[in-house]
Amino acid sequence: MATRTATKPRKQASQARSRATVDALVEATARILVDEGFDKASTNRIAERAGVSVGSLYQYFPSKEALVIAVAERHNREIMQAVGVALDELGSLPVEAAVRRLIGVAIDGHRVNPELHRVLAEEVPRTGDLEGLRYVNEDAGRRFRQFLEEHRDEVAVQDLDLAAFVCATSIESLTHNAVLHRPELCSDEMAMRLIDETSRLIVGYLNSHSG
Amino acid sequence: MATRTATKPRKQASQARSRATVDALVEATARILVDEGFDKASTNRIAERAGVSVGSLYQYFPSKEALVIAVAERHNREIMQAVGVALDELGSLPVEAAVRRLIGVAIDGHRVNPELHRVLAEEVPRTGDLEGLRYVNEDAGRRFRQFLEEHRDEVAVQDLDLAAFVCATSIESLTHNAVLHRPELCSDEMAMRLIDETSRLIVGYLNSHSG
Amino acid sequence: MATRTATKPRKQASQARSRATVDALVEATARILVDEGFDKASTNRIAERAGVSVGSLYQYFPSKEALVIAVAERHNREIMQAVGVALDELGSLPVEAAVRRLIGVAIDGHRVNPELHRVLAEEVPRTGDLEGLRYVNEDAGRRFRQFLEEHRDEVAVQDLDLAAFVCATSIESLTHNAVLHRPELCSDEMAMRLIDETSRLIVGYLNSHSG
Amino acid sequence: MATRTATKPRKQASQARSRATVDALVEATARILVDEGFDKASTNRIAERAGVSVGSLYQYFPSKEALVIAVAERHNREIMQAVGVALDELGSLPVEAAVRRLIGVAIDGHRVNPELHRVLAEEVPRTGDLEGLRYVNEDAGRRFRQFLEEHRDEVAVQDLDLAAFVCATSIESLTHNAVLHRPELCSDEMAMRLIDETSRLIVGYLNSHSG
DNA sequence: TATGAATGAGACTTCATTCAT
DNA sequence: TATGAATGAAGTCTCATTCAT
Repeated sequence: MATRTATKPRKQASQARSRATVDALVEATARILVDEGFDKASTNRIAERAGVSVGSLYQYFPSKEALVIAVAERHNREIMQAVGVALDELGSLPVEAAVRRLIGVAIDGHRVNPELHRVLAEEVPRTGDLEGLRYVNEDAGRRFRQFLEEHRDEVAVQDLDLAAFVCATSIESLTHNAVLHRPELCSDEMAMRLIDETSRLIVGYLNSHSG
Repeated sequence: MATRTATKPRKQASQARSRATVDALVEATARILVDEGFDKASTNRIAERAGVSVGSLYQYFPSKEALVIAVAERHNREIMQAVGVALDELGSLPVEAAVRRLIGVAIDGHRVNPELHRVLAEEVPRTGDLEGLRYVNEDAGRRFRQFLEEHRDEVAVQDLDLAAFVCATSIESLTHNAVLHRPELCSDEMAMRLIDETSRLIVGYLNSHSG
Repeated sequence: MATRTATKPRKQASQARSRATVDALVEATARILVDEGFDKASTNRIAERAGVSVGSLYQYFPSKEALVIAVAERHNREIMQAVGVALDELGSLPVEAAVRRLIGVAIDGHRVNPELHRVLAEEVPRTGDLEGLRYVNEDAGRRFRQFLEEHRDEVAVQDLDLAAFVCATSIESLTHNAVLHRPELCSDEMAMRLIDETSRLIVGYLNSHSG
Repeated sequence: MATRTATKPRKQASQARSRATVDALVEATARILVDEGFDKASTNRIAERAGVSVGSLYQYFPSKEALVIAVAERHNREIMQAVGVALDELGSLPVEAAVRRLIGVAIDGHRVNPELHRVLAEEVPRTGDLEGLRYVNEDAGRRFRQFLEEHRDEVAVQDLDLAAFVCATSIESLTHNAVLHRPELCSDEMAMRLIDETSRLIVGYLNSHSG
């Protein structure tokens, strides 16, 4: 694992005061990322914006990276909160409905905090301790993979792994790009059409004969 | 537009000597990006590796960003060189063949210098003057959009803009992720299957009735 | 004397509880000095290791220096405890025996806690309040000076002050360097030879005619 | 060798300007060590006192430690310059004269820059990269060891290694303590007596029968 | 009295950029 | 024009010490 700076929170912050400080720090980091960009997110600036001293920052986070990771994790949690139920119900739906649901989930997920999502996805360099930062979607991807398995005889594709990769990647990229770079696709009407199109794309694929 | 550092090469470098220096600098930057990552790409290091003084570096590039942009542009040119002809022939092909061709182009493009592509995509922070750094694909996207127009009656989709977005985005993300993060999909055999799947995905979509 | 942080324990620690805390702190400091070095001996770390809060630490010791001084004093006391009797008997011995005894005392003293001795001697910077930190030997030196006085007619030297300085300094440095930097001189056999040599050195000197 | 910060100068400083900067930095470090102590020798302060920017400091020295080492080496060179000839002539002298010469050398060496010597010996913690910092005397010690070998039949001692250790250590500690902590011993007259005493100590020892 | 969260000066170091030669 | 020495703002992080609870 090589010597790399630790990235896990330093204390459990059991007491109320600590908890507040930790929250303020994570919140300040998120805000700065969104308002001023990754470059400006220095530890001093973060502490300042959190209304806390740098010392306190380092009491709870061993490095700047740790803070960004905490922000990403909080963001993921928020997405899951917004979308978890819909994801849980996936299994009980017929294929087409499930696909639509999945697309809806992807869009909703991206809408939780699009600007933060963008910074996390595009500004934060995947370097050092931040190397592992990936979209949350992995979870959704896994679930869809499992869904395919359970519905194997309702779809025409053979290689479920490959199919899951194709579907998950497409859905993710389409919603991601639509939300972040095609604001015109985000009116309610266009969103509906985007869902239609994407769902046609995916369902068509799943039903196509592989040979 | 605020005051931002210039990012265009400072002079035309008409003379052979200058040209050589500029090339050496761009090459050195690319090499360092690939070999050691964006973090280690300091201007001093770049100049050193180019066998040139920092002073000279700033004679030709007004900032570090300008260098990275030059690298990205050179990378794009190289991709276009490798792939341009195939793209030019798009119009003359029937839909399915054109789609396969496009996918092939995308894969070949990513293979020109995958590691540089990765660094450019993941390590370089999209900040300040580097904000605009985007994948080349825009060009390919445009061409495909045009292709659809020309073959409008061979496809079932209605909204060509939307369709082009869906296709281009999907193809790009699938090849990008495959090449960069799924090495197992890059064996010759798997690559072939990836092409098959992607092409089924796209062709199926283009042929599907919108309602 | 300028304003310098106080370095004496803050209270008498009369109560058993306090006493225990103070002891725990001094012990923790000594342990950390030995196990991890002066650099790692931060007050927070010391308090933690003592199972006490930093706040409590500052209740009993006004500064970090005060703690280190307390450790040094405790170390000195321990040395004296181990060696005091031997020192007390000095006066009743004939010169050569007294010298050998003194050398033995020096070696034993250094052996009480050689690693702590080393850290105190080499790692602790003699700065600020720690400026005065010196070897214990001053006491031994004084006693030897007194011994010479009492045995003035058994020795050939004239200037007793000078002679005491020469003897004490030599004995101290020889044992110090042997114990700390010449582990090969510390086997039982070599230790014996070291004592022999040192004693020849000193006795020879004391018996030599000054002119 | 573990990962430790480099401690060797970063550039050769071939050009005159560089040379001047390097000298200024070493000189400033020495001055600060003497005037304000090791604690105050921060890189910023050193740079400031050298009339140079921190950046320049780090252009030539990779760390604070490297600077202190450079100072120590310069100090050693200066001592050697002051004392080298006298040391070279050691071999050609009879034992007693050689010993006196050696003591003289030790005193002169300590007088080159006593205050710097003191700081180097007492304030600088032997930690991390500074661990290896030792008195110059090793060289003198080696030479004396060799001298004993060449004059083996003029001395009564058997174990030359042990004898060299005893002599070198005693001479070093006596002069060191006299010069640094016994100013009263440094008047010309007392210095002479110190030399007499020390020389009686050493010569007596070398001539004493080991059994 | 004990706790431990909070403080903040200050240490070290890097690196894009400038400028005298 | 080329060089490379010099700059210094800014960033990360530590730790002795204080103070509200």
